Amino acid sequence: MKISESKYSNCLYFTANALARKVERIAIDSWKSVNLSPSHAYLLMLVIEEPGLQPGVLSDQLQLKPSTITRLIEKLEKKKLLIRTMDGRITNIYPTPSGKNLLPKLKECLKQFYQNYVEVLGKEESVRLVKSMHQLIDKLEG
Amino acid sequence: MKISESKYSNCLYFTANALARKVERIAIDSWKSVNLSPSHAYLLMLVIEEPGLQPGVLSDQLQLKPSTITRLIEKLEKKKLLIRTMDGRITNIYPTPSGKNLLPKLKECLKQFYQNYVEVLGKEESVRLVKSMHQLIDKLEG
DNA sequence: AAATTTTATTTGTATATACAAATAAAATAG
DNA sequence: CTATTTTATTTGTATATACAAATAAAATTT
Repeated sequence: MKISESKYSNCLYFTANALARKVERIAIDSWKSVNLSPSHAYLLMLVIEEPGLQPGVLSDQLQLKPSTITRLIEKLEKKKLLIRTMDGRITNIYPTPSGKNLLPKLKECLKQFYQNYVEVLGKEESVRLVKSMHQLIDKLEG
Repeated sequence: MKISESKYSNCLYFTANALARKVERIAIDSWKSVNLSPSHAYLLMLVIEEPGLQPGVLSDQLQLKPSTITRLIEKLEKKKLLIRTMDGRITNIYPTPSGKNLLPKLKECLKQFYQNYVEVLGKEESVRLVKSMHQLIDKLEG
């Protein structure tokens, strides 16, 4: 069934969630080859590009709650892709060598993911849509 | 931090999820007065409006997996807002009287939720945005 | 009519996420 | 310099969702 045929399709809650789930499925596929969920992959990329990042910063960057960041880090630590150093109340996150080595593959996955939807939407339409979603987010911010 | 300042803000995965979470938070607030999560509320409204609906139809209507629908129904059954009758492999869902009685309140919550964002976006902009998200979903459908 | 396939639903398990409380360090106020 | 408040992070617990397997009924094939 097409989403537009469903009864509450005119509702933003409904539509935003349906879109997120659909995009998530595509993203999960795109990162399957490195055995990471999209959020884990994004977190790892951020840490590789800026080693030492603190959970609080990651929380801002990924727009996820601190507790969620902790959980993501725990998993990546178990996979030996990054390590935590704790000094006082500050935690710093660093990629391990094997984490760092993953970077090219991660970028490849990201590229693939982009292609997935840019192919269907066209580049300009994609950019436009993402931007108008940002505007919506920022407006709802209040 | 505004989403547009974050590093992967140009990414659809990231943006679609951030939007969904933000909208979800607003929706949760809107339905707090009836003590239901948004998905539970939508499911209940559908069943009140069309008593006897089957899980499979609900799954289509709400764009959620059958197993998720079962879980939502279980919870609403515990709250005595609906009941299941099972006949062969077919299950029918009916609202209980107290479920039915909730309808006006549910509609009030829905209205409140709409107002929340229509206020900020304007009516036309809201409709336009939801529509363009649909188009995106349908295009990604392939 | 028996065997097979398809369909509808549920169950067991796993995931990502968040909230609230706990911890502990740092900053500030008295 | 002690007491209080603020800040950064983690932990315990709860939620919504999905996947894969299980179940069982119905439909189809042979």
